Amino acid sequence: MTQKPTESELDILRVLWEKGPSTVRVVNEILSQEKETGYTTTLKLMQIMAQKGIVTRDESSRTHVYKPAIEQKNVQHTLLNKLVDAAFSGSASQLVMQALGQGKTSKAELEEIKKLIEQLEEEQK
Amino acid sequence: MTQKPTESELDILRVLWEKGPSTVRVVNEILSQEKETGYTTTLKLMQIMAQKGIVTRDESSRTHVYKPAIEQKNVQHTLLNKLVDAAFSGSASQLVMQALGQGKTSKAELEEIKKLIEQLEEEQK
DNA sequence: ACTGATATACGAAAATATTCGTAACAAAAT
DNA sequence: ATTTTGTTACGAATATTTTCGTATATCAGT
Repeated sequence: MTQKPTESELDILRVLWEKGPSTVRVVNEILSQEKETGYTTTLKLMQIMAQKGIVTRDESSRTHVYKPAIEQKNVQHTLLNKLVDAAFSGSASQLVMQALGQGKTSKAELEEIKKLIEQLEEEQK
Repeated sequence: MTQKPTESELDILRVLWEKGPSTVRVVNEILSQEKETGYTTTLKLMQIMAQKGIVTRDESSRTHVYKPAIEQKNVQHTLLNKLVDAAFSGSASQLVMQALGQGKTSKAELEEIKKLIEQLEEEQK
């Protein structure tokens, strides 16, 4: 079972997923660009996450290096289901249509999604 | 601007959206089926929501009747964008593919989505 | 060896969200 | 009339999440 990270924890995970194993300093510098956040705040959060098992850390050098201990796919899966239930009354297709309707999806992406749908329809036969 | 309801607030909104204007008692009875929740807890939450302007209430009779003051579509929109940014690094198509990949979408729904995509592709020409 | 820069550890404050007990009151039942 | 039931109001206790100050340690440069 994948437990649900808090909002701040998710911010940190996002950086770790994208940049790979990183120090507190690096994570904090990236997050600082989006929102005001003190160094020790980020540090504390990452320590808590390590304790919870959401991340692991390499303590061999003085500056510890953190990496995610849960997969992005799993967290996406968990949060997606939660959102579908919480805001879309359980209807994934409603969510999908909302997401597509925002016009932020490129033609290439639309094509890709269409292919996926056709593939799914094949399987369901 | 649509502010973000908390998790418990969303539970209540979901009931109000589905059932229409309702009393605290009715909302609490429905929520009780999903999770343990005391009457005064639900009451207090709904009072807070009224104060925040998330719901309005009709106080003409002794038992107040609450109704949503924000639209489901708006909240869906807000939360969806937040999730896309927070967990999918901004890629809506990634989220869509995840959602579809869970196999919980019926053939009819898939067809409907495909139609939407084709329509969007037309517009983008 | 000393100094300055940079780390971690950690407790505790602050902010936010949730739960619940109790009082006060109105309506309905006896 | 009295009692029981159902309702709102509201303060306060809990729980959870986030922020930050301060102590301490380590390393690099001088």
